[in-house]
Amino acid sequence: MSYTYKYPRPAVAVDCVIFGYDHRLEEPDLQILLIERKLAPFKGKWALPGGFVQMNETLDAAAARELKEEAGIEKVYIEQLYTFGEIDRDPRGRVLSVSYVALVNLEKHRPSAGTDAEAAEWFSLNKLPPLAFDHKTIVKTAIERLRGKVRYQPIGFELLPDEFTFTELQNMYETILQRTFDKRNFRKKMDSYGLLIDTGGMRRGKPNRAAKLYRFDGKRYKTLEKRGFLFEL
Amino acid sequence: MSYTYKYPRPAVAVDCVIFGYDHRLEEPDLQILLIERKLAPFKGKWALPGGFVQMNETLDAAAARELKEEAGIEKVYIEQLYTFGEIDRDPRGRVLSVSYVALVNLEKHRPSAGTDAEAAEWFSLNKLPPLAFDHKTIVKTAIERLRGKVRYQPIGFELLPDEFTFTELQNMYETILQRTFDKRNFRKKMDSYGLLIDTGGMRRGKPNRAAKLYRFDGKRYKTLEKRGFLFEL
DNA sequence: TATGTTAGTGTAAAATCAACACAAACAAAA
DNA sequence: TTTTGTTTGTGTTGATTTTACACTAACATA
Repeated sequence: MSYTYKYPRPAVAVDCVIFGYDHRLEEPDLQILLIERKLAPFKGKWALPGGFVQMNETLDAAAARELKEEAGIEKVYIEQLYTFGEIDRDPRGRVLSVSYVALVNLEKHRPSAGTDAEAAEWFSLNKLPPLAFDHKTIVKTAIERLRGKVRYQPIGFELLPDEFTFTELQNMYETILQRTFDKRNFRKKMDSYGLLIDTGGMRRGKPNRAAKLYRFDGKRYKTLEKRGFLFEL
Repeated sequence: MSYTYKYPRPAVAVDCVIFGYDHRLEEPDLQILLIERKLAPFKGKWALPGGFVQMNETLDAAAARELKEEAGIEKVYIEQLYTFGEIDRDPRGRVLSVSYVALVNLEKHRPSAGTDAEAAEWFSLNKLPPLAFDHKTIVKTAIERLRGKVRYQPIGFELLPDEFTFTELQNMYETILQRTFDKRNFRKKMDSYGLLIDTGGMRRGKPNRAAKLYRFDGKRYKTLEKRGFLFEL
């Protein structure tokens, strides 16, 4: 196979905005996993986990690999966000960034750890440090996407454990969307979709009434979706 | 500046799904501009207009350039769609495709023409020929995006001329969404947003009652949008 | 056994949506 | 000038959906 294109090429990186959520917190908030850069440029600054795309891996695979290598996270929800291509976004040269969004529950997937020599840390969305490159823009875009999408696709469940209470579910949405819902109306609407399975289990341990545990019925959602069903919050 | 990354790099192309719409047709439909390939691979097949990203242009600029060079179209609505990165999507080697969607009205922007040696042609969405590369996938993704987005963002107006009638507006939405609307309810809802300006002009010429001409109030939409207003069809 | 806290539940008023028909206006033809 | 054919433009009513709102049940701990 003769390489047809000998022009200079931009390098291509993938960068991941990993949203973490902990339903166990008193006042839960969205968090983002960042990595402290040990090398120039932006040495000492925080950046999104990411790296260059290899020739023998798809973009999705590259994102999954970076997620694992840099954040120690596997098998979570991940989707492509946007490709950033400003000419001078990387001082080392022309580098495109294909960005991804991942959603992880902080109970299931351990609170960071951070692999290799890199220091990884979770930051509250409203307490982000200054970021390297154009990563602030990427994060902003990611939040907008999350806020938009969570309302008409049931991706929010990815932020919760497999079994969760109604209150935990509602808190998650309130946290993301920055608004409150009426408890009864919220339950009524969720119930009406028939996408929650009562597991029979109860969330005990706190000195108050125990709460029923539910599970999201992903299979049922997929069949409904094909029939034109619209999830909407 | 020393180039830090010497690894082999994927090539990066931009490809444009250009949706065309002609409100003057009896039975309007969505169309897509395709270009017949004169060279291998996929010689003789139809493909999306596109080309490689240059080192000194942003992705958006590359898309705009291809739109102009290959389709003779300028100054239209365009937005990034998705980046396709399957390893073998191009038989010549590793090529990523950053895809874009453009919306053009076929009265304002002449019906193709086609520049250079390339043959450009508009195809009805439901009569597409076999496409080169993974362009069928790209087109499918583009349609889904258009159908999804048109319902909660007023981008449909980009497919119409500056001044249009209520019926033309309704037909456009019916064409895209593949459904009908009740005339009175449609007008009521549109009216309620206050985004249409009565230009005072009338669409005459046909042997029936003349129709009022309206203009979309983009400025007003932007201010409303900032206040949290949601367009929704 | 008492206390503090969260879980779980129904109803009524308001707002929105969906269905539906006819007169007014125009160009062309008679 | 009148008639004809076709599209524009407009309100109301019933059905559905959304919103607002308060109290008892259940649990762990003291």
